[in-house]
Amino acid sequence: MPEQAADVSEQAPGVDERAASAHRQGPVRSEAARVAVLEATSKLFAERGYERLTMEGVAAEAGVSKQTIYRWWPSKGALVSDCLLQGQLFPNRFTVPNSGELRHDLTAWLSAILALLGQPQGELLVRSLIAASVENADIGRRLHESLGASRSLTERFEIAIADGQLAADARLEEIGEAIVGALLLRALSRTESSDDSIQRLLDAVLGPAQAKG
Amino acid sequence: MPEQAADVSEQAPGVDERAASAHRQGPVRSEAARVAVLEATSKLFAERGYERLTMEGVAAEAGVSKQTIYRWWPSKGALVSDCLLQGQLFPNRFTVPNSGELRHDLTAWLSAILALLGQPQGELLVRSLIAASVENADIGRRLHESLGASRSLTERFEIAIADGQLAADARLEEIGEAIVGALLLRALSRTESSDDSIQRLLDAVLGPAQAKG
Amino acid sequence: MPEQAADVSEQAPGVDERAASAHRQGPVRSEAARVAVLEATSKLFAERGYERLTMEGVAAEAGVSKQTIYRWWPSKGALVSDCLLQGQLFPNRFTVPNSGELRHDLTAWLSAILALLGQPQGELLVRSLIAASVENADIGRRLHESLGASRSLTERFEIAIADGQLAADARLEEIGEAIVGALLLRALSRTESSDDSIQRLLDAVLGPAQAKG
Amino acid sequence: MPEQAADVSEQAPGVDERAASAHRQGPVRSEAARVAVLEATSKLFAERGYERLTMEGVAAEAGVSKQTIYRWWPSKGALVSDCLLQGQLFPNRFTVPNSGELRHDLTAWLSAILALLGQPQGELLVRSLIAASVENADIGRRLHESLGASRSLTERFEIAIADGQLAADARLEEIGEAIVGALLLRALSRTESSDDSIQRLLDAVLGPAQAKG
DNA sequence: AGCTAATCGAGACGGTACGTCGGGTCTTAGA
DNA sequence: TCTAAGACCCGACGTACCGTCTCGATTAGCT
Repeated sequence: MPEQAADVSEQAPGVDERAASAHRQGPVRSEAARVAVLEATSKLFAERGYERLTMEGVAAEAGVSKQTIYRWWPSKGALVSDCLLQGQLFPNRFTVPNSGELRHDLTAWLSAILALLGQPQGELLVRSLIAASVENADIGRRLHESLGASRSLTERFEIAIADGQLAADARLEEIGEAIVGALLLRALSRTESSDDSIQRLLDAVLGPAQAKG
Repeated sequence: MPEQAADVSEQAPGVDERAASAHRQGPVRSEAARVAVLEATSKLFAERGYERLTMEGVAAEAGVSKQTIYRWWPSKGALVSDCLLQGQLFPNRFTVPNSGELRHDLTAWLSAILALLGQPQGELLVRSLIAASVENADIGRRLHESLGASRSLTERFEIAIADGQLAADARLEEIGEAIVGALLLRALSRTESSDDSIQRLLDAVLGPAQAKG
Repeated sequence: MPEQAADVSEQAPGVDERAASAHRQGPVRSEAARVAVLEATSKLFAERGYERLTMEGVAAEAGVSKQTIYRWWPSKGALVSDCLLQGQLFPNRFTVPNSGELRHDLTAWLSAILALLGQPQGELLVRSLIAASVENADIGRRLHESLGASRSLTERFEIAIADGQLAADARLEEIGEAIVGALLLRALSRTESSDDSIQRLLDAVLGPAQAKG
Repeated sequence: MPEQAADVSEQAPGVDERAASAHRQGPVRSEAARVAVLEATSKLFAERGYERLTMEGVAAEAGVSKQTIYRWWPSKGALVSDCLLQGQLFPNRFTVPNSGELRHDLTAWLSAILALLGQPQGELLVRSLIAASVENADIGRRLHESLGASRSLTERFEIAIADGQLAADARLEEIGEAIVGALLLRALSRTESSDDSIQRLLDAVLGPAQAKG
């Protein structure tokens, strides 16, 4: 991935740094190996979750030696984090639609997330991401950015303010955190989120649904 | 877990079941061992977190054999979960004060939680609980109960409704989840919660602070 | 091997020490595992030699976990040494025959040793023992005892002195060392020992063959 | 080893072969690199012994790439063997002095060898050479030549025969082998050779010291 | 001067084995 | 019958070297 490497300032481990580095003798990092490792990680993460993902499994799946993994990623957390950054584990950001009606859009957005959480491997994925966040600060930060404080969500809120559907002084970031945080809490406690409970959650953070008939 | 566990519906693993059981031959479960295990677990959990807590460490610290632990608790997760239930890891419920002013009381309550999160070992503790929740559904459920959906919080909300400080149709449970979920998300991403951000969070779920001035 | 353990003073690692130890709770070392490990070691040593013998191979062959090996033997050298002591690698002592004629007996004895050295796996065995001796002092000592300074050889010399076939002040131990050392040197340099060269070696240490015709 | 090695019968790997080669384009083997590798090998061999000598260590110490080593020497054994041949590891041959009295000269010669064996790093050196001989036939052969069957020793014996100090039919080569072999055997078993034991060894192979008083 | 071919350093690569750690099960002896 | 002690199998960890390979830079003879 030569092209986008340059414009990303905070590079995760495992990201190609050739462009930035001065000329150096010798062979260059094998792109094939890098990609194979990331793909193997994604695959095994999806299959087994974070805890049961093993470096040896990744190495075997990728057809790569363990040492090659450890050469570029210092730990399992860093590897998974890098995978996440590349959008290989998790849709990089769920885009919030814009139909003109905020509440409707948020419901659609949450439904998409819940559709993921609803399937067994989706729940595993999310819980695994949480586990990974616990071990690795980077992953946590990215999870936060991908969901709670995502640009997509904030932008939708800004439109809503312009529309008058949201108060001008609404706490955009905190509303996002509250919604996503509640979902995470439910994921942790294996509490299912029914459609009703989603509506109630939106009631809580947006105020009660108005003019419902 | 021994045979008499089956007929006891609500008991967590590790809870002393002597009272419930009928007459039986042989020595009875050693209370000293049970307590020693729980205390050792608390201590080591606080020191090292969930991941780096080892059953061997617990056994050694408690002066107990590993088998004695496994006889009564089926797994590490169950042991930690039990500890949590006993309130040995985590203040069982942060009681929400009642001064008459809801927002003030929630601020105080959140401050208490944040005081815990602020110290380094408090953060470790919370993240470890999250990690434990990932592995063990019971722990997740209890974490949920202790915090988001805690009786203490709900009761305080009910008082607020009676007082007129909260709308009668407010989504009590969801408000709690939203608040705690947001904190959890921040804990995962190592984002500090300033006093300001707490206020903004309360703004988001309770509506903006009224008549401030 | 309970019976002979008691009378061996200098116990090697891996030797059963139950008799000597005080009463202790808990399970006792698994005899089956011990034997399986030693047999696997012998087999693999014979097949692959010392250098290419691996602990993982031994564990797999013995159907034992690596940890069980490391629990009882601190290193590969110690394990092989123990095997040697048990006579599992190498006939514990080549007994020197006694036909009345010393030179004839020594020739027979050397022939037996050379027969072993002559076959490819015999050479490997001996060179591997040498390699093992380099790494592990115990093995060296036992190799020395089994061959150069072996009781069997010394006893045969003593008979020869009584018979008048050897001078009363002959340096028994050194003669043994000289013979075995010469063989060793040849093994190291891959020099074959012809029958002739054996005779010349005996000439060198016993004096020239008398009255040959 | 490059292609022109085939036509050179006696050359060891790593020996400079420029003179023998035909016209060829491109740069020629770097003498500096060759010398640096050999010196690094000597140094590390002395410090750590054969087993713990690593090619990577040699490359680093010599300031040379691994490939440069492997280009010229096919294996660790070959490299060490070459070092030995150059007399960099081991005095190429301990010359046997000639004072007119054979036994006296051999004692002096053995003392020199024992002086080396007596010091800890000398023992390591010898044991390492033995280990290297096990792995590499060339090294074994050279060890044999340098010591047991050394020209210097045989020549001294021939003088002794001329002097009448040794029987005309004495087995010169075997006597050398016996002496040196006994020393090796002792080195392997970590048995110290006292002055006395040296004399007894000479008694064994030369016949008892005559007219000692 | 340019071309060609082999050198050199650096070091990435797939492997194998190391020795350690921890999980959860099983066995024994004593209370 | 329960307990403490701890041996057992299993699987994963992260490290060390192996010997091969691939680069870019350099160098020396040949055209």
